[in-house]
Amino acid sequence: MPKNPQPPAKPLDATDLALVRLLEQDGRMSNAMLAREVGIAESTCLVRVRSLRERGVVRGIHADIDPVAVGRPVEAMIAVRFGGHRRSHFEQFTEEVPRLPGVLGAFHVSGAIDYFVHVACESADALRDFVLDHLTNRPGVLHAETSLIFESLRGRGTLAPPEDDPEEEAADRA
Amino acid sequence: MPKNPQPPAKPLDATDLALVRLLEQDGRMSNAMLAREVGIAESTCLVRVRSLRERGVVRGIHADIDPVAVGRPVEAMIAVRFGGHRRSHFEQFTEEVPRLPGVLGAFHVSGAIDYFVHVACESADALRDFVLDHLTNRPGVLHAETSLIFESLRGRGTLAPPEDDPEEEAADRA
DNA sequence: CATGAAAGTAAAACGAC
DNA sequence: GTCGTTTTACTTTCATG
Repeated sequence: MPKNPQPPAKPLDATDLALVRLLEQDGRMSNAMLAREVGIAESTCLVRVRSLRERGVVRGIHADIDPVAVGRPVEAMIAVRFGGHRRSHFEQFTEEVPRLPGVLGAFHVSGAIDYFVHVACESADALRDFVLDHLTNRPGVLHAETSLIFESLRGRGTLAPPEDDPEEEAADRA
Repeated sequence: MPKNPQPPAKPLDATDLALVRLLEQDGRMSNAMLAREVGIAESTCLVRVRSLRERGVVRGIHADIDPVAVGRPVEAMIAVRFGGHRRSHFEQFTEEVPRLPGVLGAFHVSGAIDYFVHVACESADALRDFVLDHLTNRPGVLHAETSLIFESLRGRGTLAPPEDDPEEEAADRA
């Protein structure tokens, strides 16, 4: 599994961006269809997609699961505030929080709040236990404020507009 | 594209849960390997996975893209507060926010905050413009508080523990 | 780096149970 | 619902430009 946070950070060309956009929209699209869509040979497409994964541009491909369907109908966003702000506390939390049960995402942020934790639980009780056991009851944590999620929406991702390549813009002006 | 929010909400059996867990971990795992892993025929596996998608248990399969690599290095979580709380404002926002450029997710929540918006922007300037153009300058919005994201972590998803099926527990005790 | 062709695999449909 | 088989399609490697 590539953990590269893109060390050289090579800029992607238009083809790479097109592949990224397609995979972001449908991560199970076949290599053959990807190749057809972006207009390159299948073998070339395979190499490019593999490179995108190795470079860490594509960090992974995951099914988006409805939490309700798998018995975790209670979703919440929990704002966590630390006291003291010792580096070790953040580091430990950063390491452990993704592995806590039901955690969908966690965000280390600037400002009054230190962490947002997005979680899906089996019940309101389970949510309370999660907060008490894993957040409030943790060295360094001052406060955890839980917001129940009424509705969770997926955005269109990092590449909403099809592409901003010069040719297309030229065509638009014509 | 199936939009079913699981109308009958049939409970998933252990095989379905295993498939969900595997696809959540690796959405590109081949049908053949899925079948092998969960111990069913490939043709059966195909039917079950298709059913999971049709029932909306699997809402989609998407590549997880590093925003930095595609030119959106500034990530933020924006807490949005509405005034008046007119239903129409929420409905319009709910409809439009997933389509705004760079939006990765949005969460309608209970409490002092009404919405959390997770966004990836090209720059700090672009983030400011996003907030001003699409959030602050929107009918009904009272306030938007932006937290820069230092680090974004993916959780293990809805099904962290492998499975809690009786056989496995029995095996563990042996 | 990109390609086409060849060899190996996998997906999808089907009939049977 | 599940399965084994067959047909169709795809992935992947490799030699070449």
